[in-house]
Amino acid sequence: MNEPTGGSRRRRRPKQQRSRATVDAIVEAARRSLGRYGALRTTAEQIARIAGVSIGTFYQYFPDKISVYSDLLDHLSGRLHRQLESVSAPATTAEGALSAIVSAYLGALRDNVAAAQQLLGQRHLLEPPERLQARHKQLHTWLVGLFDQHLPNDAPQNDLPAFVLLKAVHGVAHGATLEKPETLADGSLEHELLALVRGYLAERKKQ
Amino acid sequence: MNEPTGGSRRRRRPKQQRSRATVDAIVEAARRSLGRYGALRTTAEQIARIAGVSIGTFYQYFPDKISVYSDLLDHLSGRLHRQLESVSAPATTAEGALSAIVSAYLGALRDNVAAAQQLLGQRHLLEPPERLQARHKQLHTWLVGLFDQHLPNDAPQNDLPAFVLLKAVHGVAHGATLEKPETLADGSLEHELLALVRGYLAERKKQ
Amino acid sequence: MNEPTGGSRRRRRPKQQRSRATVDAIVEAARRSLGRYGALRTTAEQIARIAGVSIGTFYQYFPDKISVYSDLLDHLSGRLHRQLESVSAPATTAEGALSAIVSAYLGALRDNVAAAQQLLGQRHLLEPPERLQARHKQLHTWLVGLFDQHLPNDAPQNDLPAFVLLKAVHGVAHGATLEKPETLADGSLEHELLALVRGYLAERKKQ
Amino acid sequence: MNEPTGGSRRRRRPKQQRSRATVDAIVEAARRSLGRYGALRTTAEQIARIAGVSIGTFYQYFPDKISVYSDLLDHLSGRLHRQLESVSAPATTAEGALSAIVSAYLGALRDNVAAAQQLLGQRHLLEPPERLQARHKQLHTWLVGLFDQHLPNDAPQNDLPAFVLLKAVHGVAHGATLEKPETLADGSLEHELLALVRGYLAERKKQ
DNA sequence: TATGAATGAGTATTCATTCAT
DNA sequence: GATGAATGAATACTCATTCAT
Repeated sequence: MNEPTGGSRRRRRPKQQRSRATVDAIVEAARRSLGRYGALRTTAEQIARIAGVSIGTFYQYFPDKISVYSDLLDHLSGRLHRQLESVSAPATTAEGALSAIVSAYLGALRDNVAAAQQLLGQRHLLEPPERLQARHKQLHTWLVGLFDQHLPNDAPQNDLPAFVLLKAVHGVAHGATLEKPETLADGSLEHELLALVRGYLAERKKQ
Repeated sequence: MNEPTGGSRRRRRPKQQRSRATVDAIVEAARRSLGRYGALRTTAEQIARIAGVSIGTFYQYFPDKISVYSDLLDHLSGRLHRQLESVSAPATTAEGALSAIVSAYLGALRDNVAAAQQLLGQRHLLEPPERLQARHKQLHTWLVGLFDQHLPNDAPQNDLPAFVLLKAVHGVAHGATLEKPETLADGSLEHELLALVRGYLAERKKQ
Repeated sequence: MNEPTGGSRRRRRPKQQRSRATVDAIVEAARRSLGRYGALRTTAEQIARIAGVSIGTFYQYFPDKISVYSDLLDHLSGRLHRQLESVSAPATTAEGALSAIVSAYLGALRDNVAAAQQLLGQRHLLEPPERLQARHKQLHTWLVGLFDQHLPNDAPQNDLPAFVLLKAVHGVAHGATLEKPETLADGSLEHELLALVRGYLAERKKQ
Repeated sequence: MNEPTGGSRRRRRPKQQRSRATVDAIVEAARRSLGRYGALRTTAEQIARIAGVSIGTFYQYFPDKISVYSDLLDHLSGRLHRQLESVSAPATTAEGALSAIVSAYLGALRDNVAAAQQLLGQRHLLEPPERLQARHKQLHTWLVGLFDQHLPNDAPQNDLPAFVLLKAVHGVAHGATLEKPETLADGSLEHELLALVRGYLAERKKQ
């Protein structure tokens, strides 16, 4: 769950159970602080305090504040990715595949949007998060393939459609988490998103 | 264009022509700096330097750094809103109305998304931007009305659909501005967005 | 009333009625601001605003902020001095002379203690206010003379007694202005002060 | 000696021996700087430098510059109060009691008047120093009691006389510390002050 | 190892003063 | 002359990071 990443420069490699727990606590504290107070108000002290450790311990495990963000970003995207992976496998129809992926996406999102948005806002500071990039690309490629396979285009130009679909789902999911979280829980959002996806697919087939 | 807003707490009311221009320059500089360097890297000095004024002048017109962000947010949303207003008027078909609004939205967005995203990331610091909220609500209401009028529902429950459509367009537009800005210029994005909107509308009509 | 002083470095010499009024207004504004807000909160802008002039005008008449304080100090001490002068002349008994001077002193003090204290607090910044020094010395000398004349000492050492009397009256008067201003008005303070002075004098005569 | 006070808003509660010493050093440095350079010339940096700590350490223990003044004021008045308390106990004659208290007062004052005056000048900024007020009131009450007991008045109105005596001693002591510090050391000031007090007492007895 | 005291570069902010209009 | 916009050195204050205990 917290394997050392390329993006983060962890100072020491935790081997004992104790240390692993500390690292997790710090990353989790960063997530909460970012979500609650925003990036400008999130200080290293703040994170350490929420995590229940001293500032000294904080720097025993992370070389600097940014690297906690890197870890967090990786942590969040990893969670999402694992959910999506379980879908990628066998998909008879495009609708079925998209339906499954929308469902998985919403499931993975739940309580992490606030922190995720803050992280996105810090992208000026975060080193190019390779692994995250890779995952996005993977998902995108998968979507393009799906479109290529199911849309009757001669010269398929499905790069942009896949992008649009991704961002649309993204945007709706983020917005809902912030402004209509109840629709995430009662399934109504998922219902609408499927309509959005189905409609777009149908529209693309016409062309 | 820069009339004093509810959200901003201007320190001095500019009386001469000169100072009006100064205030505009500072807000514009804040927009650029936020877009280029991000919120954490944007200092008051930085903004003042880009605006070509001294730090003293900066604080002559703004009580603190945050208040420039308030002004900027209001400025940007005002610009967008004006574009959208010109559409709201006569709309024969739902498709026509939506097409016009998508087009207007993309037009207004062009070079402000970067700054806008940074601002959204600071929402913890910005006072509840009433005017912005009001504008969002207005647009949402307009969309609900459009759906109520054109969809054959007996008991119309179009609050969520309107929300979904708004956020989907929002998400796609933001994503594209950041990652595929060329599609904003060559019209291909608009084409896809219209397909998305049309498809969703068709799908909703079936229910 | 506002003749140019040694201590203050006035920038231009006011000749018209208009300018004289402006200078007075600024000095008076300084007095009020010092009394109300204290030295740390009294800015040049503040003084100018209270005086009802622009900051530009302020610096048209005074080379810097300190020089207003100099003028004010001189103004206040001048008022006190003029009161005392009218007494210095013929004094049959020591009691009579002291009684008159106490009375004059209290009369001059009334509403200026607050500002005066602030000024005293700025003595690190004010250049040695020669004229003020001179006045103090004059008063002190006069007191010493009074003691020499009326006390039956062979080798009169009345420097310290004069000092003590001066400071005692000073301290009581200041304290009363701040904490018991009503006793200044109803004469009860003067009554007590006279007792203090008389008692000290009697005590000194014994030695 | 430096227990947390009502007036001060300490930022961090010192836990180790080290930090306790640091706080003391900062308060002591503030005392020196106020006395030497005055309030306007005393900066946070200045205080930190004199204390031999970094500016960061300063703000680790005090939320802002003013709060050091609060602590200092409390510190000084506490010192004075402790001196006076040791006297209050057994007093055969009024003269004896007053003599003892004058002596104690002068002893406590020695090197703190300069700083104390600066602090008094800042009373606009300092929160109402309750504890200081309480101490003044206590001393005043004690004096009134002393007068009530020793003066042959039928309807004793000793509030003002006590006030006068307090302020007179105060004024003389302050003035001497600033202008004739040698008289504090050689005992001549104490001698004169006792004459002042004795004389006033005698004068009051006549009425 | 954990702690928290200490550091100081970096930012925010003020305010005396100048100068174009 | 009067005005107030502009200036920038000086000061207040923050927070990532180090290090003694």
